[in-house]
Amino acid sequence: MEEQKKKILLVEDDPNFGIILKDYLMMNDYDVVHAKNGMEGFEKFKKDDYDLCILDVMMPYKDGFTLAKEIREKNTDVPIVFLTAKTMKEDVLKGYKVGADDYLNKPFDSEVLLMKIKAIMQRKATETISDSKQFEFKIGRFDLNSKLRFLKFDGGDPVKLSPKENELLRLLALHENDLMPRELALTKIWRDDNYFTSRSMDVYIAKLRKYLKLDEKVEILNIHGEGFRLVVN
Amino acid sequence: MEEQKKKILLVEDDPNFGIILKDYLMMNDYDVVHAKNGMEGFEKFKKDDYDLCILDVMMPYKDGFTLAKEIREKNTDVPIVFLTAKTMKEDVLKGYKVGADDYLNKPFDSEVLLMKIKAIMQRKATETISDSKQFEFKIGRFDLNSKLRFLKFDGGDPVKLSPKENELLRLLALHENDLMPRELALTKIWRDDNYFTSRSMDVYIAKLRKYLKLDEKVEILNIHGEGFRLVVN
DNA sequence: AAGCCCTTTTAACCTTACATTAACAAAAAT
DNA sequence: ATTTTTGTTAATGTAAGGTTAAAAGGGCTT
Repeated sequence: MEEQKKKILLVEDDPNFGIILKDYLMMNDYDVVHAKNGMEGFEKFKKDDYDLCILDVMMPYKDGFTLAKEIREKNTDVPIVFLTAKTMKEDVLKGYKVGADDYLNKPFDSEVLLMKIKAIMQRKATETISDSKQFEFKIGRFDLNSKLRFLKFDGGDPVKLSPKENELLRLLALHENDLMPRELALTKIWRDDNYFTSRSMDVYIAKLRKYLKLDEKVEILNIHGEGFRLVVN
Repeated sequence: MEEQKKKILLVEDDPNFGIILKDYLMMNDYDVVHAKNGMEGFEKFKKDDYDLCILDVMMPYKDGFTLAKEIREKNTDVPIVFLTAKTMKEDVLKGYKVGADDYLNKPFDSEVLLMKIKAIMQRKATETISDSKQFEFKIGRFDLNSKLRFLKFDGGDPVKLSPKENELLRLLALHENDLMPRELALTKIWRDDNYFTSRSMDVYIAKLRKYLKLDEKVEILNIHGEGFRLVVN
């Protein structure tokens, strides 16, 4: 069994601090890629798979939140930790809204950071036992590739899916023939559960149904008040 | 619609602060049980299932860490958040070691706490893909799936059941051939026992009888003044 | 900055699903 | 006999979901 080092994307514009942090993490057995601003961070993120992203909030060109949002569009699961300059409540709240897993106030203690990282990785480890490579699905005569965000019918031309369409169909596929609770999709994809996000989700269900009706054996059923069910007859 | 509130165990020895925090959380739609020390906290924990534990670190009799360890022995999954008096690095590290999900330094901002709770619950949401076997019943020639809320006759087309129909039939099935007391259904399903809910229940019994008459071996009998009995001959 | 494309949200309107209540009939208990 | 409980059907009001279209937002190009 080959032990794979965990890969961390560190986006931090202060060069001194960035290097120090990077070295410290590498000394502790992480594989660290350091980007010096939001732009570069996103480029690097697209090129590889990371187990964790550590983002500075204050950065030129593209701040940490904007970057986080972009990262979230491509990947709803990767843990994100923010580094905020001080205890700025605004920042913290904003961070959680874009789906942060945690945040740290600068200056912070490096051991604390390490523990946080460990805790987060551990959390992921328990979750990610089964769904590690769950990006490709066969749904009746369709093939869904949720990494590349397309849907093919009978091996024909792929139709591109928007991020939300993709995530929603992926969640449904993960629960094929079973209940996919409304609340699950709303918390996982929309990160909020209110009247409007709920209506938004219904709109997406309608869109997916449109795509899926090419195969009349495939349908999305509603379970009133509970959620939806993707069935393949 | 019947909404299931998330249940929080709050263990905090400062009575004023505890009450205030409890009220604040309840205002935000959580179901909160407040324990005043570690001992009491553990007692309450054993008696019920919680979605989250919020533990003060400094407490008489039994501190938060000891309590957390005990809780972890019984339940490896429930998220734990610590409240630490100040930025005590020792505490934070120790907290993560016993498997905390997060910590908050007192005094903390209540909105921040709320966001943390939300984030933690979101994380949990994915894991909770519960197993189905306890939701399936065989009733004569019928199959009841009370998770997906349908009833099949001889493996034919499933008939959809409404939430109340479903819950009622499930309760009857749990007591198959035995008395299912009126009061039980009223308190469990209707959460209230009065003339009108009682009449409402009778209406649902009539609906269920209609579904079930496809199999003349299955019937719902009334036990006057007591309740109903689902019998399979 | 203006315009365009893509995605997402919001709004509107309509349909379906559900639970409750009323009304009256039938059984059972007193 | 009459009061209470149960059986059943139908009517009503409300909430949830289906669908389409318009508005809003963001990035990118010119």
